[in-house]
Amino acid sequence: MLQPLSNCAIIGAMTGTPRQRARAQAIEDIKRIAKEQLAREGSAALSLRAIARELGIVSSAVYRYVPSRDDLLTMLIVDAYNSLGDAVEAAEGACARDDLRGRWLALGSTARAWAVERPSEYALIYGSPVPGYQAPVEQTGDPGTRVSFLLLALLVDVERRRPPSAPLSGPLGEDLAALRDTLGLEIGDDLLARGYLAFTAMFGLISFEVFGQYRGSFTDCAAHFEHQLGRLADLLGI
Amino acid sequence: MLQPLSNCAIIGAMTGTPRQRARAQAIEDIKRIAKEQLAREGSAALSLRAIARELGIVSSAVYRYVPSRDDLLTMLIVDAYNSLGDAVEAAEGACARDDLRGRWLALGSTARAWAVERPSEYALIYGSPVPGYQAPVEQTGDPGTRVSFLLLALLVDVERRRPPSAPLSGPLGEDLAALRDTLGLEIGDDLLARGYLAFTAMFGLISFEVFGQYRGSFTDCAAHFEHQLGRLADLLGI
DNA sequence: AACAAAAGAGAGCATCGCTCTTGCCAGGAC
DNA sequence: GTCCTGGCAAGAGCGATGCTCTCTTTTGTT
Repeated sequence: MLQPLSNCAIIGAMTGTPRQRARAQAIEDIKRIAKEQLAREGSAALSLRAIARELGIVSSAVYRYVPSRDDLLTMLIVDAYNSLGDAVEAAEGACARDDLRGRWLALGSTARAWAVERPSEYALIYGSPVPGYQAPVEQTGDPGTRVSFLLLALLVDVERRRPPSAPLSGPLGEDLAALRDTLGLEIGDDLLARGYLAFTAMFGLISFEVFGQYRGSFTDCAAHFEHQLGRLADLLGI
Repeated sequence: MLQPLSNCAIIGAMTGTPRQRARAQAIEDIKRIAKEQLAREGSAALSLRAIARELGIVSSAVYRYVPSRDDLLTMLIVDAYNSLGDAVEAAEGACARDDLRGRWLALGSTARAWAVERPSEYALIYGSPVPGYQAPVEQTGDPGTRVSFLLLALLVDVERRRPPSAPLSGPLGEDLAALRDTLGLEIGDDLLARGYLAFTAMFGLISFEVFGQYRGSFTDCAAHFEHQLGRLADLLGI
C-alpha cells in the first residue's frame, strides 16, 4: 500500500535552512497561483508570466524555482493525483473492511465530489492529455495508481468471498493473467474484468459530468451518479 | 432522425461561382492542414500561422477564410462530430433492425475504431474542453447528439420487447421523466438509466484507451473493449 | 565584516493571435 | 472588349507567450 506523500512539501517547508524554507514556500506559492489560474483559464492558458505578475516578480525569476512550464504542469498533475488519492483513501479507509459495497460507494462518491469541486485539476489527470505534453510516467507513476490500487485491494477482498471463477480464454484472458502476475494479486478473470469495467464506467460518469457532455440532462447529477454507482456495485456482486 | 450533413462542404465546393468554389476549397485545405497539425501537436498547439506557412501564404491571409482560431476549432469539432456520426450511423444502419445486440455492438465497435484512428479528433469532442474555449452549443448541438440519438432509438426498440418497468422515484426519476418528455421517446426509467450507464461506460472505455489511462495494461485493447461491450449489452438485456 | 550562493531585474529572441493598411488581380457588368 | 468592384494576399505592427542570457542585489553563512 502506498504512503500518503502529498504533505511532504509542507514537511519540507518546515525543515532545513531558512533558504530551503523560503524556496519551498516560493514553490508552494507558484503552485497555488498556478492552480488558481488553471481553475480560471484552463490548462493551456497557464502562463508563467502571469504567475510572476501575480507574485510581484519578473517572469525570469520564476525560472529559479520551476524549470519550465511543462515541469510546473507535471508538479500540478502529481499534486492532483495525490490530492485525489488522499481524499479517496481517507473515505475508503473510514469504512469497515468487510463492508465491501460501502467501500465501493465511498470510493466512487469521494472521487466524484473531488472532481466536481476541482474540475480543472480533474481535467489535468483524467482529461485529454495537454497538447504537446506527455506527463512523464516516472514522475506521475506512483501517485497516479493510488485510486486503482485501492480498487484492486477491494477486489481482492471481494474475491475472497466469492467462489473461484473459470479463467477467460483468448487474448483478454492472457492480458488478465499477465496483470495478475505483475500485480501479484489473487483476483479471478471474471472479477478483474468486472472491476475494470466498473472503474472505467465510474470515471466515465465523472468525466461526462465534469466535461459537460450531459448538456444539462440531469438537474441532480449527484443522484444520477449515486444510482449508477449502485448499479456498478451490483455488477461487482457486492 | 438527423441527416448526414458532413458532406455539405463537398457539395459547396462543387457548386456556385468559381469564386465560391475556390473559397470552399481554401477552407477545406485549411481544415485539412489543421487536422494534421492537431494530430501532430495537439489542440492547444493549433496555430494559424503554422497553417499559413504550410499553405504557403502569409498568416493574415488565413483570416479571410477563418474568423479566428476558436472558430476554426469549432469547425473541426463539428466535422469530428459528423465524421463520428457518419461512421456509427452507417455501421448501425447495416444491421438488421431486430438484431438489437448486433446494433449495440456495431455502434460501440465503430465508435472505438473511429476514436483509435483519430485520437486527436476524439480528444476534441470527448476530452477535456480546450482551455479558455467553450464550444458554442448552437454550432455543435445537432451533430453532437447524433450518436446519443442512435442509442436512444435503439433503446426504444429494446423497450418494445420488454415488459414495462416501474418508474424510479426521487430526483433521478424526475430527471428521467423530464428527459422522456423533452425527447418524446417511450423509454422506461430503468432502461433509460441502464442506457445512460452503458453509453457513458462505453465512452469511458474508449477514453481510457485513447488517453492512455490503462498505461499498457492490455496488449489487445480491442479484445478488452469487445468483451466489456458484451457485458454492457447484457446490462441492457439484449 | 567579507564572501559566495541564491534571487531578482532586465533585455532579448522566437513564437503566437489578431488587426490594419496597401496594393493587386480576376470575375462580372456594360 | 473595357472598366470596376470585390475578394485576396502581403506586410507591418501590437500585445502576449516561453525561455535564455547577463547583470545586479539580496541574504545566509563563516
